[in-house]
Amino acid sequence: MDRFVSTFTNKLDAKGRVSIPAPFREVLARDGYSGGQPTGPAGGGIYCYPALDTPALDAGGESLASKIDALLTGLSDYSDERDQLSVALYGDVHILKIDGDGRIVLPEELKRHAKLEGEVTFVGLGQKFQIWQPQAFEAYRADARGRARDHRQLFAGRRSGGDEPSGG
Amino acid sequence: MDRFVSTFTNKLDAKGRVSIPAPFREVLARDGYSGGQPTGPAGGGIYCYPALDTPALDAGGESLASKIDALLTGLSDYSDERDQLSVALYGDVHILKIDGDGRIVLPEELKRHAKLEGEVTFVGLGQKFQIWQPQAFEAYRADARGRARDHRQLFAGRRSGGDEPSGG
DNA sequence: TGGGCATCTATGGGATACGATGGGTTGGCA
DNA sequence: TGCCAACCCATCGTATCCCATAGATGCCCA
Repeated sequence: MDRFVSTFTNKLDAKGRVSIPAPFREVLARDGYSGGQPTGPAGGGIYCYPALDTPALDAGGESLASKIDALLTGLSDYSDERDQLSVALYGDVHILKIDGDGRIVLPEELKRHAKLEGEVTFVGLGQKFQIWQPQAFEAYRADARGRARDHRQLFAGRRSGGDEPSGG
Repeated sequence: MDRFVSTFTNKLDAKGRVSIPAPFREVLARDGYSGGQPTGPAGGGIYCYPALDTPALDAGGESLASKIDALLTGLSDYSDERDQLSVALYGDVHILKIDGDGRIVLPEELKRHAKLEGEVTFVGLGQKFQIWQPQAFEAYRADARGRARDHRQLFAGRRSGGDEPSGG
């Protein structure tokens, strides 16, 4: 299974376009973002929506959409809870088409949520990726590293041995 | 199972390239770093990221990637906690492609973290290996030896006797 | 048992394809 | 008819690939 990994910072041009990092495009292609052809539900394009907890955008291909579906099917039909969640999860989703040069255009609403302008940072999270305003991302990342350290300690405590991935 | 062992010091050339020690390449090949073919998640290449606690880089093949996945499984999808950990674990990872001559190019971000320039030292750690600035590694090694000695004393206390593996 | 040869690894450099960017142009829709 | 989105090009810096060299190692044969 392919994963989105690494971080890349690209420029947002005057038209609001930004290149998706080539490695991410590669993963999307395999995942079936259906780049152009109406292969998947999206009919071509990537799924992108404001992250619920952070000033960032979540994005991914078909598998991301499937995950959202799976999350909803876990809830009973006709429940108000489900409807609310559906609105929250689907209501803000934008399907961004990838042009011939591997770029997308970020809608005003999405740019506003993440306060994007000038440059944007793409960060891989494995199954999906996020889009951040560079400085905001640095702060978030610093915090995330700290938590990862704590998390690792926890694991170290209940593992037999061996070295941890992020160990040092 | 193959392991990364020994230390090697190679030169970083003007283009930022450095040869991976042949023995390590051998281990990576068996581990399935998928050198070139889009066989694994990496689509070819090794996983490399800044060590959290030391000025060094951790690197390895597919098995290292699996370990990262293992850390994330168990966390519910779409939780902010998972996203944060993903950023720390995947966001810092770089997939370094091994060229036809067995070399990799170290990105600026990674070189900065480990203060690499001129020469770099590869250290085998069993399932993964690290990349250090030579002097920094010497200092670290000296310290590690001291600790190993202490550790050995502990072991000696509860062993029948005999000679210790790491003597010297 | 010593010399010579075939390999392999580590490096340096040149040539090239690809990714990221900036702009112009066309077609559609309001 | 004015604005925006999709498309097409051209440019440029850099990552990749290929080739050549040098030193070290191990092997074969005289």
